[in-house]
Amino acid sequence: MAGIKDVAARAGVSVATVSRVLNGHSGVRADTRSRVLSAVSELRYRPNAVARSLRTDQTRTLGLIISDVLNPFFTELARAVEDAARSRGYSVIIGNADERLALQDHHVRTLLDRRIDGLLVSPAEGDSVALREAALSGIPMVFVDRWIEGIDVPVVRADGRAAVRELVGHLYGLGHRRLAIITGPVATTTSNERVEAFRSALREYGLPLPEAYIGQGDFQTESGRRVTSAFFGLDEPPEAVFATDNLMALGVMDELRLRGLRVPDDMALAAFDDIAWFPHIDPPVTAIAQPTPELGHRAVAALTDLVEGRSADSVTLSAHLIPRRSCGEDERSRR
Amino acid sequence: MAGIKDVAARAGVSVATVSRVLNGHSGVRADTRSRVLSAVSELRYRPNAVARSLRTDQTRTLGLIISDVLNPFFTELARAVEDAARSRGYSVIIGNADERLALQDHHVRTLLDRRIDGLLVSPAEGDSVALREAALSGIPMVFVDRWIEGIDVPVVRADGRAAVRELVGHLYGLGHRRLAIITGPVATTTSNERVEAFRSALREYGLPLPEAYIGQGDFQTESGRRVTSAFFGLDEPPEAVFATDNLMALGVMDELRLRGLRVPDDMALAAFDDIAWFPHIDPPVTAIAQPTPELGHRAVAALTDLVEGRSADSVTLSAHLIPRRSCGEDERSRR
DNA sequence: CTGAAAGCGCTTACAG
DNA sequence: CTGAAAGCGCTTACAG
Repeated sequence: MAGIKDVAARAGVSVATVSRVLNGHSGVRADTRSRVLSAVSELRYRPNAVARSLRTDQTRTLGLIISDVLNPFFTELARAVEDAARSRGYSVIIGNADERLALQDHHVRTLLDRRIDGLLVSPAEGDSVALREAALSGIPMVFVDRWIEGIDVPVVRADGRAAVRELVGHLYGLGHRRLAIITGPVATTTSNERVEAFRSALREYGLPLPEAYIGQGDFQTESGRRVTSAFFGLDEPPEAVFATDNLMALGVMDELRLRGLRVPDDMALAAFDDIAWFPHIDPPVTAIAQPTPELGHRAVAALTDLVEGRSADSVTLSAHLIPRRSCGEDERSRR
Repeated sequence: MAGIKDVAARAGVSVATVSRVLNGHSGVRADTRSRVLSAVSELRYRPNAVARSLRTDQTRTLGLIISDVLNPFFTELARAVEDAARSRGYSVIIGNADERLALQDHHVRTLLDRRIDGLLVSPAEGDSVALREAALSGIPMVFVDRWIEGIDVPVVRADGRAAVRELVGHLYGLGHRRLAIITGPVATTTSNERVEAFRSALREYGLPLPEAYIGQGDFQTESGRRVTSAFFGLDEPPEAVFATDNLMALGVMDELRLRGLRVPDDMALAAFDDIAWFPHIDPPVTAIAQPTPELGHRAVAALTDLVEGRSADSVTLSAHLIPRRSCGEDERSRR
């Protein structure tokens, strides 16, 4: 592979000059500039980004740690992040934490070793030593969707509380009184926010939220299945279940199907996060939608602000309820 | 951030010695070794991967170009690739081509600039200059799922022909005679394979495949919608449609819903690629499933073989039909 | 406007 | 068993 020396030799200039034209520095005579450019294209020269990074101490690369690639919400987020980053001249390296703290920390270390310019993270549950150290090291960092209490970096997220409250009202209006929830990992901010909003909305409606109706999940499919199974072991199973993410909603449906039961007759279902398949599910799933692409764009904007020496603030967008039929919305028409 | 010099100073040795213990070279006295290790952990030293890569000319990183991150098939593939790579000590950088040749080529160039050790790609449609040049440059490379005629590197894929043939038989057995297909981009190998298998199976059954029943799609949702709409503009719309990927099947369902029509009564539907939501769709979608995780694992095995100087062969796995209800399988029971 | 030289943080023959 | 030194491929003050 041709190096900068080959180009310099071919163009009859020094490597310094080649570097200057490649980096668009002004003050290179037009003809030497064009000689360099010809040499570059004749040799199909491409600068070695590794060498450049070592020298300039910047990689033009952002790291993105997502909780789970198999979750369409994060995949949509990743796509938006990559688009926004690319349009600003950055690449992004994605690390999939698979909701595991150890794997997440492995990725943040690997990313830092590679000297990424900034880190975007939707943290997994638990006390992340790697993330705390990263923050301490001063690398530009912003949280998306989830965050960690006590690490003081901007967070870009959607506040789902109003939508959850609206959902509870919706459920209540449909006649459901025994409402249950399936949470994410205990220490994730999004899960806590959704649980708290759910709890306080139930209180407003004078509805109880017994411990047994708080199913401990982990944002992954299997846990939705397990919790649903436990619900049916109760003397009084809930009438409606709110899964705090779409994968656990899948788990609920898997378990119901296994038991030959149906949504919403045997159990109403609503999910946090709207995905493309929901309108086609049997029955179409009532969901709370986040402005996912905007979340990604704003997160990249904040992070690149930091990377480029500007300041950045947190941003909070909002989510909204999309009623469909999985909560018994069409009871009247079906009867 | 501490550098190797700081560690050397603290341990009272040369940087060469630090490097040796870090790289596990034998022949370092036990006590100097442990002094180095203490210095490393006291300073929380982490080697600069950029500098190391420049020196060793290897990055322990694999590039993966996928056609579309929004497609659960590729997301599942990416996950398997990352797992397999990590267990072999490699990181992976994913580039999402979004089915666009230009974006794909942008990513392969960026990846090569970063001096990845090997490239895994599921190519987009069209003549990729970047990919041809990459192959010429001799970088270890393997195709997954799709490949490009004339670029001689191993390809790891599933042969879907038998399953497509089986699908046609299935459709025929269900009484469907007017069968249509929605293709991917014209020059993609997977699309061609699926179309050819479909065409030849129809011939076996003595069924025609009029031009109008070959809908030109691009593997993305919107094209499934558009083609379906065109089908309904025909004097005799097809009775059954085979979408050659899951996203276009989504498009078909979107369009049908828009028109107030139903699967399978108004149009039977089958899709290539099985995804987790299909069993819950109304009605559950008949699909052809690929051994996606294995595809990912085998692709990484082949690529790392190449990277590490061994030889690698192509591997062809197989796909299979999963009949559900979207082709009218339960007609008898419903009537 | 251009070149010679130093240096980014490592690894690795080469000596001893 | 360990160190001094060269060098990976760039960029960038510093001179001229």
